[in-house]
Amino acid sequence: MNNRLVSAEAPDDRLPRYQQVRDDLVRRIAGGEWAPEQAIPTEAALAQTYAVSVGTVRKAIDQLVADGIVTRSQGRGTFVRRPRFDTSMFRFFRFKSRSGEPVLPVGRVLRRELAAPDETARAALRLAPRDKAIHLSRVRLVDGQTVIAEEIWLPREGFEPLAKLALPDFGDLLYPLYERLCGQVVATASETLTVGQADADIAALLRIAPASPIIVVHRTAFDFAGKPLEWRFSRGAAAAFQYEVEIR
Amino acid sequence: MNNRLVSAEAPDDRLPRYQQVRDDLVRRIAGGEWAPEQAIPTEAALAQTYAVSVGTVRKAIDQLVADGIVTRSQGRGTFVRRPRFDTSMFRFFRFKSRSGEPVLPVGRVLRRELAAPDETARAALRLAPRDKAIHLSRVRLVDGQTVIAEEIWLPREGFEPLAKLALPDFGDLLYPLYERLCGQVVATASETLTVGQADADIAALLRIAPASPIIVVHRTAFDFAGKPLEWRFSRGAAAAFQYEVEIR
DNA sequence: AAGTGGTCTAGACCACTAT
DNA sequence: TAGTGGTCTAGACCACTTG
Repeated sequence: MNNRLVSAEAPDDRLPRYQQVRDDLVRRIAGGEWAPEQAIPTEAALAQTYAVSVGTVRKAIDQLVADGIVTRSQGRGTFVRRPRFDTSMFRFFRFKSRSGEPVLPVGRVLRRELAAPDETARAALRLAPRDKAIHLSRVRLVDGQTVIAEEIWLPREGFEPLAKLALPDFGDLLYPLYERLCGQVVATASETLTVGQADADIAALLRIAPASPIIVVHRTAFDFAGKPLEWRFSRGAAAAFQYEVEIR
Repeated sequence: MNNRLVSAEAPDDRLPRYQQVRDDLVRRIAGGEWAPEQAIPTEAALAQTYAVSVGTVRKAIDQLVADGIVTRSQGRGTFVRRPRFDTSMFRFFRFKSRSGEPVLPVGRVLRRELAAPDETARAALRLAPRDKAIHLSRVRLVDGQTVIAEEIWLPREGFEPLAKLALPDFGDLLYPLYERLCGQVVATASETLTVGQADADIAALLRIAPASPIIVVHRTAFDFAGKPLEWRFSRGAAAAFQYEVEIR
């Protein structure tokens, strides 16, 4: 999974040149050589650096664009993309405020602990068998009403600053926080949707009838190099769920 | 929706050449000039036909590949892709036979009528206000047990042969039937997922408890030119539902 | 061996952005 | 005006498939 985002440590001579260039650019972006929103070198400069033609560099960058890693802007340059999927629950849920407009739910961390993750989370984060991890219990609110309940697991390594941060300071969006405080950039994520039934706790939290259907979203978030940074599962009322797909 | 698949009737001179070539190829494929699984002309031949360089043709074909309209095969040629999404419910549901392997459900048409579609179906098929349409009630079975119930609407125009076909002759897969009997090729589709509750009828059909959660999939299927060919909605037990997405 | 798509080059000119 | 990405060309050679 996410193989195309994993850069080869040893650039493979058997691969086409544009693939090697692409892989090296991914490696450099993952290594923080250019921060999100920053411009990478011009196509001409890269062509010289890698000793290939501009056309080959263009093909490499075409792939980075397709992968969502960079964006091009004619006349300005090519920029490392800052992914923003703290709003991505909107893919699945349609939340409206009382006044009717779509709205970004407020985030609130209720609890934080250092604990041993269950096997699913441990495997997703590729942790050693008895490693502990940071666990956050978080809710998302619209008009003060809980619409999503989330359980979030983070490896200790790389996320130490979060272990001390005051809970109210977590704010509404976590991924910008990861980047600002921990230097960890979420580049891609993989999600699995299933339908479950609300137990008593979740039903009370979401103010729905016990046993009514809920959507459960499991997400693993990765950095540019394909390393798992976060595992979470989110639960919301199925009544608010709607999802559209294009098939071809 | 599906704008990128709709070919301009008048090729726009302001567009890049590779876009014009792409649009014309879509138009010709939609017009049936090359059937699914057939090869389109070679890149060199197309370059001559359109009086552009091979590189420009390649860029046009790159887009058709990205759109899922053709596939390339090195050394063999470029072929019109035959979309196969009668299996696409597997995107959403995981059905296993009694023996445990994943299995393609059997299809059975229970009922057929010529009737006025409801407003949703009418709008999806872009029919005139009082047009009638072909309505099929269909179930999908695994080991003799109904796992999905489907209501399908088709425009009369283009699907006349289906109005007379004996119900058992519909077979398991409808889209190959549309192509064989009616010359209609489904190229893309757009689906919307929601969660509902089983009413008494559906609960009995699916053998689940009344009011238990069901997944409702609304689908509009389009031909290569972006014309809607079919509108359907499918209902299955939410317990069998699972869906994975990659985000970037 | 002939023909196909896949890679790569070295340039030209255009469209857009910044200054 | 200078510099960026966007389009386009005309070729070369490679890798793969088919007869």
